[in-house]
Amino acid sequence: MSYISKLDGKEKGPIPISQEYFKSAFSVDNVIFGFDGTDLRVLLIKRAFKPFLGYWALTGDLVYPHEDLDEAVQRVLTELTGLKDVFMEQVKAFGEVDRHPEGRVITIAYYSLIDIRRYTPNPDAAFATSFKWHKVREVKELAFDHMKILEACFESLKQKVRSQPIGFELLPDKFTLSQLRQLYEAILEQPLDKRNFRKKILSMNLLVDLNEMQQGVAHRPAKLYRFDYKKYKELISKGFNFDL
Amino acid sequence: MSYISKLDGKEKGPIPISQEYFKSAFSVDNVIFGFDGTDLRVLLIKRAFKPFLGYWALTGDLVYPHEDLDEAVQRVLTELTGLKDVFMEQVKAFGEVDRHPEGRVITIAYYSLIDIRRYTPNPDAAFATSFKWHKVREVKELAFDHMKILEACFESLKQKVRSQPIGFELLPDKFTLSQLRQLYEAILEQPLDKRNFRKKILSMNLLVDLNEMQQGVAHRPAKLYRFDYKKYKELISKGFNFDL
DNA sequence: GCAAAAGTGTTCTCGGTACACCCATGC
DNA sequence: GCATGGGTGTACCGAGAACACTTTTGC
Repeated sequence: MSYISKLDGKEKGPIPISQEYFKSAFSVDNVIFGFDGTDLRVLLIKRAFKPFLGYWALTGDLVYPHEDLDEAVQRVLTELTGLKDVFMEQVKAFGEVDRHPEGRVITIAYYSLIDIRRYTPNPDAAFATSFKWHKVREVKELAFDHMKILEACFESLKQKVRSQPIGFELLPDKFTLSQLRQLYEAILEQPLDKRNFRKKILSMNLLVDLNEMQQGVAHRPAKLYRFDYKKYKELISKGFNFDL
Repeated sequence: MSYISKLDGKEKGPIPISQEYFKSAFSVDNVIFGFDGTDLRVLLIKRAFKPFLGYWALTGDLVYPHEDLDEAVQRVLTELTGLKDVFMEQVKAFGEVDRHPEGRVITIAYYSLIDIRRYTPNPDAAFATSFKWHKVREVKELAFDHMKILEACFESLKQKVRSQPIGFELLPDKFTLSQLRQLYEAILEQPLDKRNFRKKILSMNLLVDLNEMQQGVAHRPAKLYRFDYKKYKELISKGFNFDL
């Protein structure tokens, strides 16, 4: 319990906080998920520097001294994609002593959900040689312990998407029920019955029928819906639980 | 994305990691839960030092430079209670810039579950003037942002206890079904039907009937059970899901 | 007209919930 | 013998799962 005595040690005499405690740093890493209509994808950067030069890695950065954790994640994301006010969720801290070859760096892992069509890569980003949306299940090797982080975030997303209406963050504002179902199938990695899925999601009364149709598809066009966030907030305040 | 360029900046010339990044530290805080047979309780310490002198606080410490996060939590817990191999679960990082008045300290919050009867306070612990098991719902004001941490951990426990058999960590090895039900009622903060609870928990076939009886109670004595961890591991490998 | 995906109802099963009385013990 | 909590069974209801055919469009 030396934390307390060292940080607050005035009563016990001048015991300065050991310098050693500050040869360490903390970072955030963010798993950026997108959905291409068929597969769940993750945005990775190819590292332009050592260590792990040429490896694919998650986006992340050290946390600035006067910056909250969420702010740091948002900053990195905006720098990379230009997007603001993106959905993000903190998942877990990774703090193994040797996880970073150059020093003690504890990282706080987040994931973000973005509409893949809104993403435009930032040509000024100099820290990587390239970006790419990888299919989540095809990612094999990543820099640092990023593979572990990716797995933890994917698992967390799988859980969360059943009990919170966060999947919509991955879709355009207007979407069809088939797109929504395919999204859930991709995240949950299991097929879902078309009729049962429609029945269940519509019975929540959280989708607004926009009276618009899909255009230019070589089959019967589908109705377009949007998710009613306002109504969702009303319902949860009355004890409603989203559940799929 | 200066993290990468600064930490790995050799290609870009000698850009040392700014000293500022290391005027910060990380700690762990641990919400220690126990169950007294009726109420869920949390072990708090009364601070013997500034800041927040005299305030109740969670147990915690700075993380040593060559220590993993889980190790730090275990170390603090063992120092305080003498217990080893205690169940613990990481919940969330708290990193607001001003959460600690003396510097930038990011803390990783954990909770632990212990059998309250096995707890014996460590008389050598000098960092606090006293310890006490507080009823979770009666805790009002804590040092730092510990109230927020307690709430997040309690919420996390509530969720987790339904889908993982972790409640047993709070009970003695041998317990009655009523004790188990009262534990769930305390954590979930709702009454549970006696018959339905028994039916459901017994139908999982995870409790071993020890053919022993409660002793010395002024009513019909109850059967004693223990939880079969070995069988649980077998079942989950076959796709079983604990659910209460 | 053919390929491709949209849209639509019913049946069955199983798990959740509600509910009341007798039993064994200590004092 | 009385107070206290232990232990037991059934009936009802609603949600989830399984399942096949017609419709609308582009080419």
